[in-house]
Amino acid sequence: MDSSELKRAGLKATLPRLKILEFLENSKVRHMSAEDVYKALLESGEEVGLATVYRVLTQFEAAGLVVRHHFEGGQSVFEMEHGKHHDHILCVRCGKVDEFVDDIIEERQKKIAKEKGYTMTDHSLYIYGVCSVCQKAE
Amino acid sequence: MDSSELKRAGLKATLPRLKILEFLENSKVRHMSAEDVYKALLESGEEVGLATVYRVLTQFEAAGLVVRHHFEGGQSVFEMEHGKHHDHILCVRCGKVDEFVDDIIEERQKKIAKEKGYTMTDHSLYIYGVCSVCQKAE
DNA sequence: ACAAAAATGAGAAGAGTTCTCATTCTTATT
DNA sequence: AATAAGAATGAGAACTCTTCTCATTTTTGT
Ligand SMILES: [Mn+2]
Ligand SMILES: [Mn+2]
Ligand SMILES: [Zn+2]
Ligand SMILES: [Zn+2]
Repeated sequence: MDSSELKRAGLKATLPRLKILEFLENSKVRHMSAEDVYKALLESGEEVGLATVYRVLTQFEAAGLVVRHHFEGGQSVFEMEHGKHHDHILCVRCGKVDEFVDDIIEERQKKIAKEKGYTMTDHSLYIYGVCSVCQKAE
Repeated sequence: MDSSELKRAGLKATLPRLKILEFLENSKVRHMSAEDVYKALLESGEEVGLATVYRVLTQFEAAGLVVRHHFEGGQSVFEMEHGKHHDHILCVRCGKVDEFVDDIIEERQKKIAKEKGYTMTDHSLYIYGVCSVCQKAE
């Protein structure tokens, strides 16, 4: 277990935090709700309270280790931060999530904010649709 | 009270629906949560149950009379549909909401969806920032 | 006016998330 | 390695937003 990442983030290297961080790093699924993380840990025999999962994910977010998204449908979804900002396109049938970056959109957003007199702090863009697999399945 | 709009939407012209529709049409605030609508009606002496407000707004949405948005911060927000699609820029300090349309962004989104193999059904774009008033207020 | 069908509203219930606080763990210090 | 002080944990309560249930009321076609 590598606690340096937590230390660097100013967080004590507790067992729950290490388990959650390790899980997020090794999971092949990139976008997960708190509940997803909680259940996955349970299934792999790791006991971490749900409240702790929520708390730790929020701390990770504050520390810049993970990013939180608000996909349609209630739950917050988290993913490991990996430097490059990106937006998301989601399948409304199967829940698949793809990522993209579009510099033209990014630029336009800044322009719009400026035009409207805002200092932009953040933005969120989600495209919803039916993925190629689900289109065929129909 | 003009019940024709409801009839056209395939909804019976009930008193609660008329009151809610009239309120939405005459309100100077364009973006309101169910709770906002409920409270405003109460204050103007109109008795409509909160469950009914939620139900009716959802029906209005299905009928295309209103559009629902998911601004950051939990509650759904509704606004009267007025034909032109638009996106939103919000002040994180005072909650001000501005609207904008950007054809380049709209086009780019379609392009991205196509590239990723998706049939786009919808999209949501929110820009967050500090409005000019709040910037001065520091 | 009447009956049948639909809508309402009060409160219960549900989903997701945060809070409380007694217990346990971490870390710095002996 | 033992200790002490502070921080973190976790079980369950609580909270917020929203939907559901169902007895009662309203609407609408005849
Ligand atoms: Mn992502
Ligand atoms: Mn709007
Ligand atoms: Zn799909
Ligand atoms: Zn402002």
